[in-house]
Amino acid sequence: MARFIDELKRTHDCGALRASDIGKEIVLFGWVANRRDHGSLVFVDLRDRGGVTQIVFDPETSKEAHDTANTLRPEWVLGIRGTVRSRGEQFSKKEQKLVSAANPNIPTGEIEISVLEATVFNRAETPPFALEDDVDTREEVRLEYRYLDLRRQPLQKALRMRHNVNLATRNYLSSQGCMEIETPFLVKYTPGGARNFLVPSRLHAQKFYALAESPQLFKQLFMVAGFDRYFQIVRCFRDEDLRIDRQLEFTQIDIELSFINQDDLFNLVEGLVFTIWKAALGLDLKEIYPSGHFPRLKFDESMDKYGNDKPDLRFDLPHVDVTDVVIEHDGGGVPFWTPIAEKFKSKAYRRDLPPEIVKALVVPASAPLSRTDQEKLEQLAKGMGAGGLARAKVGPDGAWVQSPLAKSVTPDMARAINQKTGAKEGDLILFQFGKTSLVHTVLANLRVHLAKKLGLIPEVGHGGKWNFLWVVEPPLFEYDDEHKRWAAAHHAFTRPHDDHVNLIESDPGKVLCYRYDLVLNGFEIAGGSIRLHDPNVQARVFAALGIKDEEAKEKFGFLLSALRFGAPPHGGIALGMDRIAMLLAGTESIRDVIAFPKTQKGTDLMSDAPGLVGPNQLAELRIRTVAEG
RNA sequence: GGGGCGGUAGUUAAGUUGGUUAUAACGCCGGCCUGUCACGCCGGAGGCCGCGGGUUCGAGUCCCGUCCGCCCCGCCA
Repeated sequence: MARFIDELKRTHDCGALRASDIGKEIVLFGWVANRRDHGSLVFVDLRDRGGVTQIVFDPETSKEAHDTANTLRPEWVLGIRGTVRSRGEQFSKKEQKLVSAANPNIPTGEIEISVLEATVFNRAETPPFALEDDVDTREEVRLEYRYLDLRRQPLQKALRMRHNVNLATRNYLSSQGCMEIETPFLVKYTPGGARNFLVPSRLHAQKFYALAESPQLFKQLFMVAGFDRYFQIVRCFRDEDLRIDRQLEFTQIDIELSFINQDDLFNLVEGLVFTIWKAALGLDLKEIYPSGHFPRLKFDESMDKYGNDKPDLRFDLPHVDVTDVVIEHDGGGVPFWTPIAEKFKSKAYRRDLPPEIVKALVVPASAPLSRTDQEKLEQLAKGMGAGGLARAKVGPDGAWVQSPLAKSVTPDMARAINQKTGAKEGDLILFQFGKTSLVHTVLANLRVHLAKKLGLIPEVGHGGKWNFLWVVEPPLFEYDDEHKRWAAAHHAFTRPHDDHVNLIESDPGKVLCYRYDLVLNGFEIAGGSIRLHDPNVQARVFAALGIKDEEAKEKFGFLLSALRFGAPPHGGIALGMDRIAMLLAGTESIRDVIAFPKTQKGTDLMSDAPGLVGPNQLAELRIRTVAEG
């Protein structure tokens, strides 16, 4: 029978002990975070998931324990029995006087453990990087030794917070009458939407499952089945390129409700978000949103002012559409804008579908940009596909200066643009013109970049500002320029506004729908819709999309069938757990809140996934692979 | 698919117009030290300069290719 673990049980974790525990005999287990050897006195910082406690080995207390202490190295696993005592005042050789030996930087800093007995459970190799809170090591190395990286406090905290979010979510949604039901990961592949991971079927040669990119269809079937209110904390899989906030597999809080409208759903989600923030940070969002509701912004206005549907409204810096001004002035003497003005005058131009626009972004004189800064901005714009970044400074009399545009622009147009954008003397106006989508992408990213650079974003995470926003009422259809037809902006099962249904055939671009995104500080953290449960309207939407009956059957067969058997009005939403955790943790990467994340190329540096498989396995699956080339 | 940045001891970085034995800090190893907490002091070891090819008397440095990591566009509704 072993002395430690069998006889001596752990009494506390390494973050638990305080001055009120002085005098107690305790047992701690943990890892050696640091050792300071003073020859006879040896100090060790013992760490476990609870925190760090200083333990002291004194040969006069226990010769045996002290001998053990002399052999200790970082990350060895240790068990100790000892007495809690005050650090008190000690004579400092450095300062040549009595000073307090307490360490105010750690919660256990007022006490230390005088070690009576110690055992080494396990030795450890020297870790490839120091396991400190503020790690200074390349992420590549940390990911290869993720199990060591995870031993660090920031990751321990982040994952514990995820646990708290999960727990609070289950409790809250359960209290709201929702039921967690699981849906299959192995599903039938359907084209469209995100690229799926394929899983070969051994039992059915040449056939494949797809990994579910979301439980969308199944949760709607739960509504048809009468489960009424559903939720699931569920992993989703998408074989798309990764980003700082996107992984191949990620976790959603998936919700679907029957007999509700958009407001009902918003109420539920707002309640959930408030609950999550309380559980994770102890923060009451009522301090920021006393009504209990988040503000709403119409999709069109969001695109117009911020160039995307996930604006960060912690700062202003809006885009201004000056297309009309340019048209009015026939290009205003600026040579490269003239063709745009010409296009707008042509008969082919349709106002609901502007192929090209001119937009401006004003950098206030109070935040001047150096020439180098401006050139960097232009490089950034070019990196996003822009031809360049036209810019002009407003001079004392309103004329444009310090710009190639200054020579050619008509004074009238310069004045008109100044007025429309509100640009004043000393302000810098940045322009993008061309394809709408490109102008929006470039200016939306520049807007965020500038806000960061100019320090316009308040600190988040420590009582800082949490800026929530519902983006609502987007169009149901989007015109597909490439294929010259209308396509579903989201998916074909979103319910249009009732008074827009009659526009489906005549003016599809004007049909708005009950789709919504929840945005936090410029990140989309949730998205969903009220579903289309009326088979007649459904048929008209398919017709407008040019989807034929057979195609609809092939793609959505079982859902369409189900909707004919008494589907209740229903709608739902999915919240991105990882992004929420990332924002709560105040980190900049989703990888910081996932235990074992993939690299940007989708590999796992620790396990070396994905890997090759042998010929026998492939043969069993009737799969032949082909070398690249 | 495209654009940008990076890869030099275990870690983080420096390395000049190509030129002696590739530096430093931390870490590691050995020694000393009873109040440290980024302990301190003395000594030591440690290199496929991502990989391959080329130019050159000579390459960490220049050229070509390639691999890996990061950020962005496309993609992800």
